Amino acid sequence: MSPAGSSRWCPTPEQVMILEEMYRSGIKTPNASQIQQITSHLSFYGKIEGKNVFYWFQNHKARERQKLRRKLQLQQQQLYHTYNYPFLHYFDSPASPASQHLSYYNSPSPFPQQVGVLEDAAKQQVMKYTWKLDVPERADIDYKSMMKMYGGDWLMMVDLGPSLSSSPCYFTTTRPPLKTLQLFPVTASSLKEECNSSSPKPLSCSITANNSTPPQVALTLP
Amino acid sequence: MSPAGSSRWCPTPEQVMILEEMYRSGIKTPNASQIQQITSHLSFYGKIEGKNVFYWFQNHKARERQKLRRKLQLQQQQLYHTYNYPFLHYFDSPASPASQHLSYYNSPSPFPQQVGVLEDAAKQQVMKYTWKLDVPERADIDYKSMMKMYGGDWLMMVDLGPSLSSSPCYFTTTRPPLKTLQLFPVTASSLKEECNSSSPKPLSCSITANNSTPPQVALTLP
DNA sequence: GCAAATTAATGATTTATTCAAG
DNA sequence: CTTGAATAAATCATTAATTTGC
Repeated sequence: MSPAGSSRWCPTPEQVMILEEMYRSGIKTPNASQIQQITSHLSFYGKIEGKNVFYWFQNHKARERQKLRRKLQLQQQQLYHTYNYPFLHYFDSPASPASQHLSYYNSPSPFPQQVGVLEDAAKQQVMKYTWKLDVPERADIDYKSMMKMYGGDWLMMVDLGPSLSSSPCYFTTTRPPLKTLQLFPVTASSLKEECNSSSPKPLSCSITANNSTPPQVALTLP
Repeated sequence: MSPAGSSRWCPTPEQVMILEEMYRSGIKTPNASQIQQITSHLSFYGKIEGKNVFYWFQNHKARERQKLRRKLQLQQQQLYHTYNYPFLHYFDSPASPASQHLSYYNSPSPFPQQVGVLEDAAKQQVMKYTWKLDVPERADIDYKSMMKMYGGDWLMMVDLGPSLSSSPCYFTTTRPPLKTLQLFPVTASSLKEECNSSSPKPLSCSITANNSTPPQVALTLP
């Protein structure tokens, strides 16, 4: 399905270039604001969404760490060999191991040795979670939300459509009453059936409660 | 900050009881719909939000697995000992190790041995990510969104306010134009400053580009 | 040259680990 | 010490490079 819709993001060279430059310049775990801005900017060079940027930084950071680890392992190995066989591996050992941690990519940065200075900066205070909504009439629609409690209410970001042009973002603290969910009481089996379509022994879990007594949870076989 | 707003959810005994019962009854990784319904139901017994339910199931599943692993390790250890010292550990070995995987909690379920049957159900297809938005006038507001591409548009769930009463949920595919974000061009330093407030060497990253030439990324020290 | 077959990169999920509040 | 919340590591899965045989 190459035309008109791939299953995963395929970054353009420009996008990769800019992302790498930003990473090198110190942005390791961008917050939502940064992601949003980066996304709108990169959308100029091709189809891109916020999650792509988010994932890119996640993966890039992780894989830089990985490379670093492997490099250090290798060095230790070499150290071992050098120690045990001092006349071997004399010319092909890395020149300045400690100072070239992050100079992997080929773009000639004006600050080749400054990279990684901000590595262990204060950790981002982001919290993430997800869920999947099955609207009764429309199965298998899932949503990912990004919210924060703010002054007692949930705020939420709207990012409609993959930003092909420079994408505007909207916020709201009001509720456009478009659709309501089916509410309780709901049995555990009706909840469960979305989870396991081929459950060997379907149970029915009914929960009855009122304000004064502890809730009664009853499991029954239909 | 105990009165009028704790920093983390404190589940009531009823809530825990119901959650455990649901877990036992087969709900291991509820989707958004289930989470929403569970949340609205449990909000009857106290303050609770969707993310609490989400996290609870995540942690509970992980820690059950952990317990299981440790138990199995222990058993193997015991097997080893039994094999090497056959007369020790004779009476205190577990009665029926294979059949009581998940009967840890103390609530007397009518189906004590049926638990865990649905353990390796089809994996949820949820995708999660987060970002944090800093609205210019109001620092440190972060949002968590839950979205999915659906027919070319992002759908999004709105969950306003911790559901103290049975909470209605709203969906929208339209854009209420309430607030716009600051857009590009943005320097990397302005992006970065939210990330590291005490960066030792602030860089300025300016990106210039047009449609025909490759983008120019320039880092400069202010 | 050019596809089918393999391999390497890397985008996207899931699982495990760690942090920190109470 | 328990456990809610957050982060990092491991894993899966798809796409691009590349090799290979014709």
